[in-house]
Amino acid sequence: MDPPSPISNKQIAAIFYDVADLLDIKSVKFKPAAYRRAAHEIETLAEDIALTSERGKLEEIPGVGSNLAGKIREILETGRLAHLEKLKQEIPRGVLELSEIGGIGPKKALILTRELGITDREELDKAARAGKVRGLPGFGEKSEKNILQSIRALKSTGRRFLLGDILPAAEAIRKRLEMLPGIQVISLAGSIRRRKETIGDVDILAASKDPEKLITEFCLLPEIDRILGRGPTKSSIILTSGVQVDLRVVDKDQYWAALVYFTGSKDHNIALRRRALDRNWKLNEYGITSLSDGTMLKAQTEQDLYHMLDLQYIEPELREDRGEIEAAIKGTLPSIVPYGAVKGDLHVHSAWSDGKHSIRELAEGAKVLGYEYIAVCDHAWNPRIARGLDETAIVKQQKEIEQINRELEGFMVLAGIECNIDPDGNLDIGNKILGDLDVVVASVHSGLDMPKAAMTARVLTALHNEQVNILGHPTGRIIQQGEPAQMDFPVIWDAAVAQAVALEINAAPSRLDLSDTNCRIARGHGTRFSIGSDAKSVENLMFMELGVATARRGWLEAGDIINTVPLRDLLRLLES
DNA sequence: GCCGTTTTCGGCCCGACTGTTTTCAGTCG
Repeated sequence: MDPPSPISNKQIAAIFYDVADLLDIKSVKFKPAAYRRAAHEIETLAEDIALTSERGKLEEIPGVGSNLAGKIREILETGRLAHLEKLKQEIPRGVLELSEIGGIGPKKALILTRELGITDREELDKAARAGKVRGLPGFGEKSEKNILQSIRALKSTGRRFLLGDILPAAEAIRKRLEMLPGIQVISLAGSIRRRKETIGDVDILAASKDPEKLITEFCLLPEIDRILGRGPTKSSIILTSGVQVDLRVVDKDQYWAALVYFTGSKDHNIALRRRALDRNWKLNEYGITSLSDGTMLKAQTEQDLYHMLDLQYIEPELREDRGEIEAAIKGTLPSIVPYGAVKGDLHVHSAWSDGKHSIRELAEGAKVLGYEYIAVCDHAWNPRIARGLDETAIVKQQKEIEQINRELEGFMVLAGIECNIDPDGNLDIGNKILGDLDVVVASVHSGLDMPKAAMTARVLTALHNEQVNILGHPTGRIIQQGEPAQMDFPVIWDAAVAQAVALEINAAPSRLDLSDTNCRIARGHGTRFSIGSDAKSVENLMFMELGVATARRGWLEAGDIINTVPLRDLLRLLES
């Protein structure tokens, strides 16, 4: 019989999340939070948890005590958790699905399944239409109507937007409102301020001397499709793009506490409040109040607020309750890479392959952004759909780059290529040609559904090619469309370190690959990173900001990223 | 189920809103 396949950190976390959801339904107090906390920690653990277990260090993981350590060992050994299977039997089928409907939580979902035998959305829709829901305890006519509305909303929307698709529009709205008279301060908040890769809706927080005027102007924005709600201090609109934007206006005195509150994440806020309570303070969206004498401290900045809790300031991108509070207590937060630290773009496409602009246009665009260099990495021969370059074209393109470099001052175009990694791990251009290039990116473009062992071997072969500098979009995922390839990631990260290959953070809005969490885990292995926009046009060079945001969310410092160094240091790095 | 610069037991974030309720449970962010 085959040995059981190794269990990943993610799989164990998923089991714990399931246990937490089911315990919630049973109204078990506090345990769900304990399971979620542990799941959270396990997900972001830099080490394979099987190793942690072998070393006998499971209980050193925050949130893991003797009980959960035992459950982790059970899963590692048997691939299952008896506790979860028992819970699944106890709880009627469909409760989880029903509780995803807005307005229905675990309690109401349980009543619906118990009393009416409903197991899915369709059945609930029918029952509500037939007026069978209103008689149940805790339900009335109004909640029946709301249920129908929520089901309809879930069908029509329910999707999230890519950060890169809505950040420019959100920032434009913020800037327009900022110009209004009476505005004291205004900021994006919520997940868009934390630069999460996908965004449900846009939150904007402002302090103004004239809230009414601000709300009025907000509701007159040209890109509005409809107004959802409009009160004296809060308004919600839907843009023609389908994005919901919420604006809240608060007093100047409350602004900084409110900004922390509305920036979230929820888990981060909970951890902050726990911290406040430990110190006999109460933290809410209005400020920090002493529990002993009721005095309220006024924060002048967000930094103030963190310092009042004896914490290092925590950047919005880190506020996910992934250990940032613990690090801020100890003063060990990384100084994450600043926006603007990047000195050049190491992955752009020109009109030679599937790009829109000439190399010269890209170089000039990059100069405007303050870069010292770009690497033109057009596709090589294989992905023919992308008009890939053969060896003759590569030599010809090099000549053009040399010419442009003679004409540009204080800027250098690096001659690069994006090779395709074929199913055997070979590249589509010979090493003789690759040796003449400054930058070689190697990426998997197809056959992403290979079995894990084969995919791992494929990428390892490419990493061992001494000409490869960068592993392009390492997991191949497309956000909300394509799952990452199955690979033995710890093995890949270690090989990248040994072969001095940088892992790319591909900054295209639908990729952001590596993801934030993968960045953090890979960094734990000692890998270095390269951020590339994968631009197909001059405008696309702006994607870099999304890549930097991902690096920041992945706890990376400037020193972890090869294209934060000046040109001559980069050239040395690429040669070694 | 975890955890300790008050604690090894007794805590575990906070406020608002909604709808169903005669004083509050459930849900949400």
